[in-house]
Amino acid sequence: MRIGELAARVGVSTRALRYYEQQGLISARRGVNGYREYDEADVRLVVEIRSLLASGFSLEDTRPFLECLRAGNEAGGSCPESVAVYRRKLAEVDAEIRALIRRRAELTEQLTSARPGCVLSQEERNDHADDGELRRAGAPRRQTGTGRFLGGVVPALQDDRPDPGAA
Amino acid sequence: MRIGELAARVGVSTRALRYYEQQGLISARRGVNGYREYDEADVRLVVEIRSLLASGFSLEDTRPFLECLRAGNEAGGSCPESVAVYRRKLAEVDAEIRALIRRRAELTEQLTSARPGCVLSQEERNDHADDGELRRAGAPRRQTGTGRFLGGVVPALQDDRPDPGAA
DNA sequence: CTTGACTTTGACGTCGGTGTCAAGGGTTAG
DNA sequence: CTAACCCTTGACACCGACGTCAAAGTCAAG
Repeated sequence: MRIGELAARVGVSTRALRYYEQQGLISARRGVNGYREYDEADVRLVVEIRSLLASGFSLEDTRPFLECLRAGNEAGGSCPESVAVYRRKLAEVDAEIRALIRRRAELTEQLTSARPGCVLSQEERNDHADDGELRRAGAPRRQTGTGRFLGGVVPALQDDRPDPGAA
Repeated sequence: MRIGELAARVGVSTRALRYYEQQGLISARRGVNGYREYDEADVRLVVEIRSLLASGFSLEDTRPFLECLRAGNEAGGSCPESVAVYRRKLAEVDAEIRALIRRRAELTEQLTSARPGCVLSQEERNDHADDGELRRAGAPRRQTGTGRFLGGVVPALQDDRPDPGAA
């Protein structure tokens, strides 16, 4: 199929497809007229790209997933390089969440000091006490395993196990 | 004082100061030689800008705070327009947090399906069950007021009270 | 007078993932 | 043949908050 059909099938612009190729993420054979020619494997690759982008990954992040698919794997995330990207992204998301929670606390603090009276709505009033709620969320004691959510400093990649299968 | 001194005092580049002026956020008298002249009130304004930027506000968001200061208020956030910005930002931050928590859940899900074995670290393993932990965080019953954190759909600006003092 | 530090305006670059336009060539139905 | 699409490459626009460079003016010290 040509670029227009691929774009229509995946739901992406032709501009995006050419950009992906320019970034070295996908490639295309060329017909005698110079037109790009794609097959079903390319559909799979582009679907993978869009799926990962929708999950917040950058285009660069998708690279190991695509290589993983090209290597014959059914899932792009089943290779150790992909898992490493998953882990890094997870740590990034955790860091963002913590930063936002701190910002939220700042905001409510500013808001209450700006408004001496009781003006905050129920949701706004919740300042979750320095994300302490998150750490002890749903568990009377810490260290129950599933109740920690975000660790104090989010090690996430620095646990005792030697991380089997990293690049 | 001139632009270099103001920049040094607040800890900002002269480029930034000219940009703020270009955006209509601050203004400066001009000396006979065309140089910008600032006073202490300008220092206060720029400090306010930097403070708000550091809190995640956009430059445009700082406008009502600066007007509030120029109107003679001690705090830039004490005017109703500023409070409205606070509230909007708070709602945005809440939305971002919820989006990130959803993304986090997606990530751990992908990670576990990619890795059939037990590879997740303690922090990674926590999927906080569709942010249910957040809703009931720290409270045995809901409706206790301080325990809700993020509402289901974050109304935040649509409570029963008629919001006294909005623009 | 010269040097050097400061100032002015103006304009381009950054980053990511495209949208959009331009100018041209290919292909197909009528 | 022509209209109407499809395709090609190339290049500018965008967003936000500036960084950086250029060319030129100002001013104080030596």
